[in-house]
Amino acid sequence: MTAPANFRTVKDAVLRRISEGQYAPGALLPIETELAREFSCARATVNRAMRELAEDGIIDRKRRAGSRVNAHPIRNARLSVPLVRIEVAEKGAVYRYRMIEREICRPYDGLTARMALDAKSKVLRVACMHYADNAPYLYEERWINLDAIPEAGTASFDVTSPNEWLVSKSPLSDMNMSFVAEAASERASSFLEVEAGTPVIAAERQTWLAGASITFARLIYHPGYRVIAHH
Amino acid sequence: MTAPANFRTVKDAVLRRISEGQYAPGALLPIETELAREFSCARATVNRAMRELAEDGIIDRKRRAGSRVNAHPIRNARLSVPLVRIEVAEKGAVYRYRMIEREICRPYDGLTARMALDAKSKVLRVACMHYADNAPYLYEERWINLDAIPEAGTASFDVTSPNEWLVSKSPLSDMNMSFVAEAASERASSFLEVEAGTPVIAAERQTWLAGASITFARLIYHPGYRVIAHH
DNA sequence: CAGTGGTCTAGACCACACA
DNA sequence: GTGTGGTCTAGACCACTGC
Repeated sequence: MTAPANFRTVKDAVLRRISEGQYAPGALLPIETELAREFSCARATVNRAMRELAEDGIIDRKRRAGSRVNAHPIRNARLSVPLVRIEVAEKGAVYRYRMIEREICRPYDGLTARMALDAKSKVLRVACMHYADNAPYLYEERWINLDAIPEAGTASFDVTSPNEWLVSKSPLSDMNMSFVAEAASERASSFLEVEAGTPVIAAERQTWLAGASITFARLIYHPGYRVIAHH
Repeated sequence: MTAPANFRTVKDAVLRRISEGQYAPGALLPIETELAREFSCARATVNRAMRELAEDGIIDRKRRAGSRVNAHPIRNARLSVPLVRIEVAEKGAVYRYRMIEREICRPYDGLTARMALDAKSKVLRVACMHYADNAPYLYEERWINLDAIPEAGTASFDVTSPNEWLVSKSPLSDMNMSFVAEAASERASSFLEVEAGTPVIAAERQTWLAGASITFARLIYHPGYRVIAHH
């Protein structure tokens, strides 16, 4: 403890005390100035340590009320969501992309509600495949809101996947994402080269920009694909 | 811009410039002191803004080399992993837990490698069910390393689920987690009250404390369960 | 009202990576 | 060497909230 106390020292020390039971779940932690005195450092240093603990879901902080050890540790795992091309490359495989279908059409029934579209809106539907070492990796079906991104209507998506095109167009956007298990449809299974009905993971991703829904995608992964979360 | 510039102002401004293309993917951003001058704030303020952008995966920072807009935006989504009891309660349903089976045994073949156990180690195997409003929610099969947590050998797990018991025992631990789609086994499907072979999501969670493997769990969710990530 | 965390400042020194 | 980010400090003021 005689070593110079940086924010990581403080964070680790508090973590250790929590894991050893010295600070029990639900317990009130010392206030920042007290910890600063104990560790002989500035309050800002303690503040950063505690802020990170709060971000990690370990403690809960409230003004006036102080910091408490989270009684129900909601673990915040991280899910990294790279471009499929990068994801495949990171596995050391050769990536290949193939456009299957592209059409401008009206949104189907459920889509208008999901993407908050008019029934009169036009959307671009793109179906495509991603391969890793020539093995089917992912079948993608995507709808793009042409009211929000009219330029998409003229992009061919022959060479560049809609996802890559979209991130280059608007690199930042809100996203929500969910995963569900389902039986592979006739269509998806034929592209993934598996038997229809095989259990697969379907990822649904919806992207928003400034409150407007940009795109909705269903990604059907090849059986055996793992979604991996860290932390 | 005459408003007092706090770190959020700076962060949002840089975000806006990235999304508007003023700072293109791969481009070098101004150095901290320059941004501090532009926004009339301290460098520490800029630093916090930029640090958060880096944590969010938006930019990439290197000493001496400066900060660059990430060319391949790896979106970091967050996955909140609460206790099943809390997860069910948050959905407004009544939670119920039922212990099914509990035995002390030797690790099966794959488990020794996965948990880095001796073949002579003893593990506690617990099978249990979680219900939401009396509907099957999750079938759990778990192995606990008794060399690491010998007290688990005397816990009954009749009332408290192994997960809750473990987090109260050691609230902090490293975890890794993955999700895969599979056909429900005869056993899992009978507890989940679905037809065998139904596609389900299986979550595999492994927990480590100080380098030692504490527990490994396979959580088989009821069909239709969604893993939801935010960001 | 008073105590807690939230943030900003101005300055300083250090670590690292590239020239 | 030199320029960049990484961090710490001591002090200050503010915002929220429970008493």
